[in-house]
Amino acid sequence: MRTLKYAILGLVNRKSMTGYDISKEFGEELINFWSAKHSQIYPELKKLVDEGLLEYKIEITGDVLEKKVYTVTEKGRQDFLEWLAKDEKIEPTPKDQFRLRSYFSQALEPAIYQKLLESQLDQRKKKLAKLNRLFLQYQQVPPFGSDKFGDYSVLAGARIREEANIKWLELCLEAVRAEIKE
Amino acid sequence: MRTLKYAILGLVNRKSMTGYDISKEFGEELINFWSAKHSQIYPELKKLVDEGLLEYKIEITGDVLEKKVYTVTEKGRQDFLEWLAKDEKIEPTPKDQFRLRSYFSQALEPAIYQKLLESQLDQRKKKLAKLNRLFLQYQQVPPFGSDKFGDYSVLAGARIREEANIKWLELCLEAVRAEIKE
DNA sequence: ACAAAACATGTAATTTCAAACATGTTTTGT
DNA sequence: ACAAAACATGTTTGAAATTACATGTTTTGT
Repeated sequence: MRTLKYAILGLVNRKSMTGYDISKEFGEELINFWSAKHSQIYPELKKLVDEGLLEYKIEITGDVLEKKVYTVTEKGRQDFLEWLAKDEKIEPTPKDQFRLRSYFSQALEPAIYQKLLESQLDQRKKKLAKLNRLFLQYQQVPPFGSDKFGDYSVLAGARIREEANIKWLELCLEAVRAEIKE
Repeated sequence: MRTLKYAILGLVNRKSMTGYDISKEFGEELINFWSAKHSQIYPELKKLVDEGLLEYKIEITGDVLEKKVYTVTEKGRQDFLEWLAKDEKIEPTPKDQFRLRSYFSQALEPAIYQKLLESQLDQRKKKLAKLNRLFLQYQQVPPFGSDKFGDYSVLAGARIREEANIKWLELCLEAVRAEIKE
């Protein structure tokens, strides 16, 4: 489906950027729903240029360091917009290694499974706290159409998702603790 | 990390099965947190036999149809149990194509984005209804240690996750509807 | 008797992705 | 003056995963 293609096109459509910039973006808000290493990004950029969806011009930083600053072509913008408006079927449930462990947990000592759950819960709570800190910057919902709406929306989604993870872990913990007490 | 290896080992540890059976399992409860196509399963089974973690005996169905019924070896069981008890870091957030679209949604007509959201919401609600129907069979939480606890736990988790997806979509919809009304 | 669905097992080609390899420049802090 | 961190761009290797290719048997429903 070449989703990375559209992620890149979407980013460059908002603002001209280098491969390095794109790589950094994948480490920030985008981490909540997409990511790619630079070893995947650079070849994809080359491909997009070959396909006429992106162009670049070289800028010099300092004395000699070359930066390739990418811009979308009209063709690229059209391709992106077409993808963006597509009404797709919901994706299959994402894989989750800890849930796989949970599925097999009856093969484990309850006390061990409890430890695993507590460790997960601790990490999830820290992650949620981080998301909550980021969320503070929004006093209210930014209007749709402002460049902040997307950021807000996916951040709100990440919080809700993390809250659900925590809710589930707490439900499991309760069941295991009830078992141990008996 | 070879998670498929442990998914297969875990399944076969519970009960001897064929590659075809494993394939079917990935289409049922397991779909909520893991899956694999038969083209990935058969080579993995071969590898696990080579590594001495699984054994099989051939059974004949009808006149000539050969079935390979797999069983875990003691070594395989140990390997699985070791993996199962491992306390791991939470995984990076799963990729989500619709959230990527949402992130770029300001490039879209509000009415179009609204349609996309409504479509997602509709599909998510249907999925939740299905999970709820499955959930009915549990009058109460099965005791940990019973073979039903794992099933219950991941099903409960899938419901909670789906509820969160819906909550997020409704939040987005509300914001977009507010925009359109103005 | 026949067809369709389900059972059953594999391989080949391609895509996606992460980790490691590879090389250098520029800025910032001390 | 020096070192570390950040900037900047690539390639190579291999694992994980999907799609398509490939072939056949058995059961079920009509």
